[in-house]
Amino acid sequence: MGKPPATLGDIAKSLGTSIGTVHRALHDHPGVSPATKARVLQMARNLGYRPNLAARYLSSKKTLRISVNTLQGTTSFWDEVRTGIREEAASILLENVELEFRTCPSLGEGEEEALEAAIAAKVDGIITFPSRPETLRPWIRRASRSHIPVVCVATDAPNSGRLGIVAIDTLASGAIAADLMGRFLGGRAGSVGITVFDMGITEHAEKYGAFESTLKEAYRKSRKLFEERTDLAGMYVTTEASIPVLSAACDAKVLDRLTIITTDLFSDLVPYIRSGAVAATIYQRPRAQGQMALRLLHEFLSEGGRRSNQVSLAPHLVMRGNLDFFLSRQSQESASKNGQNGQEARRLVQDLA
Amino acid sequence: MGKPPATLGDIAKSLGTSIGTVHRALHDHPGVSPATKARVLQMARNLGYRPNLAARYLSSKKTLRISVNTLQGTTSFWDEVRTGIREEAASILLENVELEFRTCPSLGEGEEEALEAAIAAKVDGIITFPSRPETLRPWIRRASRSHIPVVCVATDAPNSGRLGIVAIDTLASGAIAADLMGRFLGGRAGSVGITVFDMGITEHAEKYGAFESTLKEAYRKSRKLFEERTDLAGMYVTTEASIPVLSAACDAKVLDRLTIITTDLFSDLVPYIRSGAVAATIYQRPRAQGQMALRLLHEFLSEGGRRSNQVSLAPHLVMRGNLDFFLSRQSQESASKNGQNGQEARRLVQDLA
DNA sequence: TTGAAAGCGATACCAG
DNA sequence: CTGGTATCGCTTTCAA
Repeated sequence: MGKPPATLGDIAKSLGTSIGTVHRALHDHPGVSPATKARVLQMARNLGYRPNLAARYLSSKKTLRISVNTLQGTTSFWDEVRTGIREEAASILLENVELEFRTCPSLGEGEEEALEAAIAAKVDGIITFPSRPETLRPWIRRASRSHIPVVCVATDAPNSGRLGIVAIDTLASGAIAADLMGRFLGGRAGSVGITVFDMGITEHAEKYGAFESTLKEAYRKSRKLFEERTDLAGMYVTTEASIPVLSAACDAKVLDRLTIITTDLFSDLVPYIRSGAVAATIYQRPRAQGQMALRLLHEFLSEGGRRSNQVSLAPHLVMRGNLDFFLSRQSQESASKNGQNGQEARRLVQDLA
Repeated sequence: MGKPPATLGDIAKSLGTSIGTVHRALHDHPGVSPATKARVLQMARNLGYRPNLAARYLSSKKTLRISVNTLQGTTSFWDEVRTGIREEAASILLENVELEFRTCPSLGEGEEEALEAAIAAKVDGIITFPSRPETLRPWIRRASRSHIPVVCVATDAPNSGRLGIVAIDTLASGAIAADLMGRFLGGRAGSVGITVFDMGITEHAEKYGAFESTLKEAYRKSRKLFEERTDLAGMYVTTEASIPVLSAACDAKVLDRLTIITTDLFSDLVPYIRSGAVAATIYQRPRAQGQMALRLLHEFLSEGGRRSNQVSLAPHLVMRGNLDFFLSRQSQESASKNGQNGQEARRLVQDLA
């Protein structure tokens, strides 16, 4: 049944060599002849050697330094992601994780510099939001080449050599919105369609520079839509920018005619949900995303790495009835958040800005 | 900033005593004078001593034995709970958790005996489904008195002295069902009400003995309902027993007239969801429940215990569009499940039956 | 290029 | 009752 797992000593003994040599061989340390190194590796495999993490951490109390490169953000989304990461780091028994937050003030401001800084600081791993995958791809490659694994959150950076990706499943997300919209509108005669409003936040923000103008643009576009398409019955806002859309609907006096589904959950949205103007919002579970990202990275760095590198989470559906449930969870977490790391984050933001 | 955490040695030195004494004092081991014990405890508090778990595990490779007392079940629900527990146990870096499954063939069969057996086996902790809280309460008390922490899954056992409870938030669950039902039926004239069908699974099963008769009863009751209340527009089935209700609706020829929301996700339900007969099902996330339960217990047993003892999870909403997403997750996990522990579980079932 | 040995922090046992 | 010490598996440094 459970024979005791092989140790470095076991490998050394059965090879007639010393523990030190075995150790060096397994870790690609200099000063081992290729021949012995091969023998060690082979024997390790034979014996099914797996390092004892407790012993490892005990002897060399190296801590894993992990850089968290995310956005300051206008909603609470990224705050919650960071909270999830912090929670998960704290719940690791071997208290060997150290977080470094490199938070960019807004989309596209200093993201490359932040990644570069993380690499230069020789962190052990990086969690990042690749808001502009194309721009960031070379930096992620560079990190990988320096043996620094990178995990993406919320958005993928394909072909970048990233270790893993944690995100809400976009297909499931869209599908549930579509299903709901269909059912919500089901009975009504003459109802036409679902308008997916996606302003391509990445490119757009880049073009317009500041986030504020992005919001204005969202208002303008949707206002126009509402006035032109009088047959519109439903609206699904897939970005964080639901507020301007809601304002536009209100100003165009179509708010009570429309069935609206939004994305994410933040304080400005609350009254709309409570009043029923927003039928439902699809919550992207930022905290869970943060937790999973850290887990993924930490397991990899600890040679635990059995988990799949692509974590797809199911979104949550928030409506009037369960709104308070979700709000209370958010406030629970924000209690601890502001104390320790709020300052640190702010400092880093300044450094980067 | 980060001063090195205090060790047993630090306490011993600053007290002019030995490491062994400090250790005994902190662990309530016999053979320490009340005086020194008090001094040690005080000093430990002063220095903010926290045990180094890596060192602890390394020196005494005691493993935490955890008994998982759940049901065999007719749907996959409990299989998934157990899978979640297993996954979580495997992902613990200090590989110090050993699971013992005590699985009862069905509701009420041998549950007390299973708990008794776990206590007798002197396990370090218990995860259990208290299907009949009143009956199990004294046993949970007994466990607590033997210093065996008990975590309940899916259902609470109030006033039992249990360490914690992991479950889907029932309020949020019901609220979302109500909201959805309201929206789904919203446009239709003459739509009347939402029928919550709860057959009180616990008491019922007890009364009727076998699960099969429970299902028959569910069919009979709902069939009657459908034939009497011709104004019925919606139906929310809060138990696992949705299949007989659906059959009844079909036989009564009201299936396409009704908007049906069910609970949980299992293979027999799939065709109904796919065809749209079931508008949505509220998924209780058994895997997540299992994971959280094990986490809670393990953190407690490792003195990590910072987490709240009451974990309320948000349910997932499954509709036609995201059905495949959830199905693929289920099959992912069942791959590993059947290999190692299926046999073990079955064996234990026989022992208990 | 390799071997030997000193820790890391807690546990457990044996002597006093 | 208390002090001392070997031990766990690994990392790291110092010799050879």
